[in-house]
Amino acid sequence: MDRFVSNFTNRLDSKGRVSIPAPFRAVLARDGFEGLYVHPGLDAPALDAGGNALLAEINALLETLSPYSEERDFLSTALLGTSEILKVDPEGRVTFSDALKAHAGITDTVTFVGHGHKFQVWEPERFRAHLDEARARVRELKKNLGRSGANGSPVRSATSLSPGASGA
Amino acid sequence: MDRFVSNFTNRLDSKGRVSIPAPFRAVLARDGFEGLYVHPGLDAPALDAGGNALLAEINALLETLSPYSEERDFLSTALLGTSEILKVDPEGRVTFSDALKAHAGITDTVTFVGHGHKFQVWEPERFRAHLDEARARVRELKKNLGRSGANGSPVRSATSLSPGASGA
DNA sequence: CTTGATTCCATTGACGCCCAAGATATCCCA
DNA sequence: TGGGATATCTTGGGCGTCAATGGAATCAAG
Repeated sequence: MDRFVSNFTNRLDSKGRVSIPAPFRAVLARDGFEGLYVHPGLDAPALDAGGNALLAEINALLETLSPYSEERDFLSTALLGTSEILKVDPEGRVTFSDALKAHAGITDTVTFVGHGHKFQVWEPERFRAHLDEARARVRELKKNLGRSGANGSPVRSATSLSPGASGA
Repeated sequence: MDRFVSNFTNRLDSKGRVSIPAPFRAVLARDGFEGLYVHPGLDAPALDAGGNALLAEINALLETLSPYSEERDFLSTALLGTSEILKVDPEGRVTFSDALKAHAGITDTVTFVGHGHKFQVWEPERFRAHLDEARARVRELKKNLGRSGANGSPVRSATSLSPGASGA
């Protein structure tokens, strides 16, 4: 597989090292990026991490803004300016900087969360809360999709989100 | 036969392994996906499982949202973040993670329920209850349909609720 | 020389893979 | 049509491999 999926929780050892989940390492290896590209989440207390795919997305996003524009400068500062390229040791472990750990509230345990082309790093407790909210929001979203489905096509989307036909 | 139909109940062994029903395995093999893609149902205490067909549906849904949008993040968190790609052993068995089992209330027995392009995994008792309610609702729906005329879509629901009868 | 960082090595436990057997349904043939 | 042989499927268990983790050793830099 070439996408980050699922979530894993690992512990930091006394030196602050933590193993990148093996499935994620496999994706990174396939991606061909040396090391791990990481930046603090823009709005969430989490870290965004990945390889070339993530970099490409960030660049694409910046490209959409005119050069020298204020927005682009801000975005560039927030994304590129705070990014770090972490080294991965032979066992597949990385060490997050204090700045990164502070941003995500990480202490001795972290949860890696797959997001397709990238993955996030959360403090486990915070992730649980975030997941609860995400589920609630998606349920809302699904309802709306189901309603608009009467016009003909979006019905498929609604289908994918409704486990049981009735939702009961 | 390229769709998941009917339902089967199997037992977990002492290692937590359970056989995917042979007919479902055949569909998966035809689908060409390595392993089994699984994610917790958003509303129901059940698991959604499948192969490329299910994955494609989820990806298509995500594609409709712009990167870095809040909606996409939530959707990605709820779907990709909680999905797992389970390995299927040579005998056609899988092992559900604790998180998945907890979500569906699975202990030592599971019921696989065909839903066309995907299938669900339920704790047998809960499925019975779900089926009862689904049937009741369909009866309700039929009455209203007969009265007010067709609005178009709910028919699908009826199909997915009669495992053995229709699709086979 | 001291301190921090990186690499190497060892342990533990989980997971995947192999082989085996019981049970059931299917098919063939008398 | 009945009986037996056969194939398939589910379930059970043993074993090897790999991943996560902890600690020691080596290297670099101040």
